[in-house]
Amino acid sequence: MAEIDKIDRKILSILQGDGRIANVELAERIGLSPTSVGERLKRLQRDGFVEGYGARLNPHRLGLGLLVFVEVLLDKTTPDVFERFAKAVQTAPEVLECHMVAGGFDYLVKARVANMTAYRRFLGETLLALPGVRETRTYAVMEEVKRDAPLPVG
Amino acid sequence: MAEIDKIDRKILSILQGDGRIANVELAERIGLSPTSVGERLKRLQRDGFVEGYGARLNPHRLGLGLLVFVEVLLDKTTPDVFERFAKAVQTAPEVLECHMVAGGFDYLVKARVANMTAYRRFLGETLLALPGVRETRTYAVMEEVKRDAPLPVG
DNA sequence: AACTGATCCTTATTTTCTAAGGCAAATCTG
DNA sequence: CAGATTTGCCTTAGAAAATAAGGATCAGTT
Repeated sequence: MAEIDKIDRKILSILQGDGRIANVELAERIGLSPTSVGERLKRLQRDGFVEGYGARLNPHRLGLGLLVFVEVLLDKTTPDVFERFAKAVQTAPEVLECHMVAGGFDYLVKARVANMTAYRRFLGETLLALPGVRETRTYAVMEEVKRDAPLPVG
Repeated sequence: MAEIDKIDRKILSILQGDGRIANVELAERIGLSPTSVGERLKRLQRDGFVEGYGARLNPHRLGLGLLVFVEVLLDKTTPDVFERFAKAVQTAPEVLECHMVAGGFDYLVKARVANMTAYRRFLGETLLALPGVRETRTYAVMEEVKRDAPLPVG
């Protein structure tokens, strides 16, 4: 059920780079018939290797020019801080990722906003408004050296 | 050329969530004919709003169970450190993202590896092997609270 | 008032997907 | 070890979707 061979990996790799490739062309590149590739892909989806497909949008083109990372420290004396913080983060559209980390702080938040003005608003009205947030450290991204690389499949 | 109306945003939003939706169904959801939606989409791609499509793979299913963030400080006395670091990062498959940030350190690296053993190897053989790397701070992710949320388009 | 460009439509052709059925090799089982 | 089952692949045919062509309408412009 969780077996995955070299052909499967190749399918995943190609699909990760071009999620809209026609099954016919994918089959050509793999060296199998379209039907076989289709069956493999169906299995890969059923078994949870492929979670979905999405268009990759250009954030700058959409007016989201500023990428920031925020380290968040919570006040552990407040009850339910973690649950409440996690829930609030889900509903904030600016937050693209949020991870609980081991180390000097509690959460690492990745967010995209239009500019510094928008960020100040987001920080004040969303992040700092949450109860239990003790401290935040903001790191504004000056240059995106590597962005959303594909997972190493092969 | 860079105009984008409400319909365009809806197209982008739907496509971001389901990049493989049939144009026919997309058109139904939008309320236009398939041809019109196709033309809009073509324009959105030509103008750089859509950069591509990709399958969303499950990293855990692929044996990449550990997500880490690494803060990297460079030794600015070494020449070309920034260029060399940036280039090395591109070729490392473990590195999913790398950003130059303003603040207490120089680069923030997001990487996925199988486990702590693999991470130690990556840290020693890839990151610390680079000339000019003065200090690194590793933050292992314990829980992924929010993962790869769609960009706020609407 | 005529032109231009943008946006949308319908229609017809080509391409792709999908489901059905079959073959052969590998694997399981008594 | 022989028979049965499963697995993975194939071809084929009908259904669905993408694409290209041609035309109508409307807003802004000369």
